[in-house]
Amino acid sequence: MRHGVRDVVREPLEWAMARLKLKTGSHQSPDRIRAAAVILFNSRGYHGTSVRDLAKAVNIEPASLYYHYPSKQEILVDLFVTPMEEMLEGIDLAVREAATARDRLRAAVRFHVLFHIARQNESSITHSELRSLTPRNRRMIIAKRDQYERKFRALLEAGVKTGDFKIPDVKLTAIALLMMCSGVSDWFVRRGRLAPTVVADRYADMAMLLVKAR
Amino acid sequence: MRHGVRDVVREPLEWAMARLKLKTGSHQSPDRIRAAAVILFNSRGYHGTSVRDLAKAVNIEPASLYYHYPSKQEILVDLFVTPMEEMLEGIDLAVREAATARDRLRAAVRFHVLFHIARQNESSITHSELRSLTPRNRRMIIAKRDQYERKFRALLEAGVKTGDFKIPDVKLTAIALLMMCSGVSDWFVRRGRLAPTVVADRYADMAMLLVKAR
DNA sequence: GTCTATAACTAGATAGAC
DNA sequence: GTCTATCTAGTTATAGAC
Repeated sequence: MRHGVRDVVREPLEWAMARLKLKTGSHQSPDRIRAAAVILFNSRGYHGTSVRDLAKAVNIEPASLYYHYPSKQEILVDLFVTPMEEMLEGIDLAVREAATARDRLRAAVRFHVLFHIARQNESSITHSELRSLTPRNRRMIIAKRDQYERKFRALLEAGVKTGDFKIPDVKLTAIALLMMCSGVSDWFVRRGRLAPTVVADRYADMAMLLVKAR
Repeated sequence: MRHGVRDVVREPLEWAMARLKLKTGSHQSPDRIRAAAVILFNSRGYHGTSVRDLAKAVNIEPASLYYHYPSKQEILVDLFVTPMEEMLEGIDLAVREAATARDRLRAAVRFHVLFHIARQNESSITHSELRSLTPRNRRMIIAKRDQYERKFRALLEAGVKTGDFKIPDVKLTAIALLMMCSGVSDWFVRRGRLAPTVVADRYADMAMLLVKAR
């Protein structure tokens, strides 16, 4: 029943809508808590959201939350782990359908942007609430994030090696590119001027410019 | 005595160091409170930092803070207002020394990057703690941020008009460019591999690629 | 300008009934 | 699986002495 990253690669719009339906349609308590946490942590922050706020949003008493989660921190960790693993899985899936360095980078950028639109709130939390994780949890998540960054950097290096890209400093270009793309979760507005796929394509174009793709 | 934005444009390294000296050298309570707030709000967040934490960092009792600020919120607002106005003033200063559309954009990007390095902690807060401002304060800050974005967009539009740049969607490229550049406050590490001026120059190069400068 | 003392309230979390 | 009731500690902020 649960939609995976596979669908982000193929049909992001349908997938996003299906997910929205899934979200509102789900009546399982853990899912409802998670959905409320995504919204509340994103708009008020982790420390700005009380367990009472969270419980109210799910229409249960605060004590009932502790049947599903041992602590508030574990809810936050949950919000980090799932998206991070979906991204790690998703970028590989997105890339392996493409043959050339150019097409592989385009696919990776498209995936990254579409993911940050489809999981907009989760992505924002991933950026702003790293500091609210306990040191142990933070290390675990940062390790996954670094792993993802290395995958991106490898795509750039491959293109440089084949002569497809001209990049003076791969590490710097990689981080600049990722920051540029991740930014969509900050500014993108649904039902705004641009559809998700259009944004993704334009970002892929901009990525090609950044790496001086021939 | 207080260093202004004028210096960011010219000698960012010297300026940043002078500012650091100024910071640690200042014994005025409001300045020390502000300096502590910048560090604490940045590492734990606004809601994650208590007035007690803040007082402890300044070595005074919590009650003494309220002699200098009427509330915790006013400390946060203070941290937003000064950098925002320095940026608005700074980008104009940076740009007006340059003649061509290319050079003007290069100067703007250089300034933006150097500012986000020199005022790294303040910049991070500006990005992550907008939601912790009261609605009224948030509107005020967002208005300034939009004003800054329009200045950047105008630089791109000017270049398109003169034929210096080729940009399919100025609004999108502007936001992508700003997100890319603002990201430095997230990842930049002092005494790391790259000096601030080197990073600024490379980002200016990347900006030139993004706008397809001829 | 900083202190002690404290008011008024909210935080995360638990015990145990149903 | 959700409830009521509650514990302990922490929160922002104020009053008034020095």
